[in-house]
Amino acid sequence: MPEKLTMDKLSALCKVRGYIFPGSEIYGGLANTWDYGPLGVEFKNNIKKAWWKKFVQESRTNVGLDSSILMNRQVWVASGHVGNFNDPLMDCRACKARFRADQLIEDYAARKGEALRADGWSNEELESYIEREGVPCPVCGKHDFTGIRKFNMMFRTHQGVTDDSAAEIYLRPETAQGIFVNFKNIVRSTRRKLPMGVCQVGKSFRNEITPGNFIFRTREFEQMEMEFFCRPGEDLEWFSYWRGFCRDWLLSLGIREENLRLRDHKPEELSHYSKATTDFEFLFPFGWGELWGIADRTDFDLKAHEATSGESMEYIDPITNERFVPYVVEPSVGVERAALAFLCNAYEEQELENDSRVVLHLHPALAPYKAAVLPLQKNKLGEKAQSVYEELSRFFMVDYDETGSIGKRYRRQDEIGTPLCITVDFETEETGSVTVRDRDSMQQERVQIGALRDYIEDKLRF
RNA sequence: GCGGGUGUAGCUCAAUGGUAGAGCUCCAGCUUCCCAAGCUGGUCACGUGGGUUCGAUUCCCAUCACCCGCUCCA
Repeated sequence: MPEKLTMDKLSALCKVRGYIFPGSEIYGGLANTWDYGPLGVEFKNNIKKAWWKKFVQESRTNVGLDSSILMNRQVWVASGHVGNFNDPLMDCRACKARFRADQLIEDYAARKGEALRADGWSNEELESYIEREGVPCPVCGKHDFTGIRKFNMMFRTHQGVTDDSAAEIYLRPETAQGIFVNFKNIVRSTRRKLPMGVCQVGKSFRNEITPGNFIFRTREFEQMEMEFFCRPGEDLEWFSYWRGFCRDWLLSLGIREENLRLRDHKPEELSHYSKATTDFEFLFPFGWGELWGIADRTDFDLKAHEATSGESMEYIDPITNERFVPYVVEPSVGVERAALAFLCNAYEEQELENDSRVVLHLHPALAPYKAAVLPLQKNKLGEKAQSVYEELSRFFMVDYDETGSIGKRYRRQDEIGTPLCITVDFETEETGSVTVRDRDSMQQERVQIGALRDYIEDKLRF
């Protein structure tokens, strides 16, 4: 029986093979930072490429963007992140449990049979309510809370060399706002009509209170986001279209259906900008976790920027001359989370007679190396094998390995997810063909060297 | 941030108040060649910083990191 995958095993494999290293390791590390090694960077790039291919390259409606991480402070005032993207936390001194003050109040009120919304309250309002009502700790029942401490999740830094607070700016907590503030530029420069999607891949930063689970939640992460602009009233239709599109993308790259589920947010879960949200959840070794969030952001963001900046965000339909602020559907997925999901999904531990081996069944489009070139015998076949390697490396990431037995080299490649092993053997000189061994089927077939490029290319389709 | 646990080669584990061994991995040579062969040799570690001590990897303190529980939502 194959043993169950744990995060420990996965992070160990990732470290040993050069997928993912703990950050700043020689200085004792830095919490929850991870560095992508020689294989990891290929893998991650392949995920981004695969996303870009479906969402931009093959799309008639969508275009790309790469906006700046540093943005004018007002962007985050408009988006609501300065006001809303923080949690009023308080601790129970007696039992050390931590709560969100607004939730504490709402739960307390609910138990008394009152429906109370406290999420817009100021700290003073929250604290005085808790004092006045003597709200007890839900865990231990005592009433002994610390004051509220606000944790704004945005990273702050200073622009310019002086530390004065006028120059304080934020690292973006999401890439989406870069798209919204460029909306008019993009419409004008591309002459696009709605509906139109703008896609972006880039880093975001959030000071999470509790990061963890390997690369699942980190403070620095990379997002692949699309903002899809459409007519008001057509948003729900597009919402369900993109939900299906995202699902197909995952399945086409090998995510197994039993590892995926879609969950619609209940009204009270919705974030401040959203009218409807569906989470794609993946069954990670630690349980179901959110992978992809698709939100109907309505015209919240464009309207907010209109109000804060004073610039009109209206779209003018060139045919009907209608003017309106578009609605927006946003599928947003974390690159690292996608990477983790693909790794977990691909991981297989095979029990053999006396030992076990690990095979990563990554889709060839995502695998760091598309093929490994292996001379069956180093001294006599090495030169020929190297020429095969050099030719293929003009088109693909390929590995070359001549150390150890051929079986051992197959296993190494299986463990890092290389889909094809190309063995240069004693027939190669005479027939011009090589043995190609498939990682998943373990089948071997002979392929002419000249046909290898097409052969590999064919495997990369998704 | 709070409570509990952990910290010796890349991995799994030893030993020791007098600066550390093994197995696997890795590298080199010989040999073999289509699914982890063999032989020989080799590289690599006491998380970090203090303190106690003639001397600390070992004892003490701090710090950092990791794992498990309270929060988040890509």
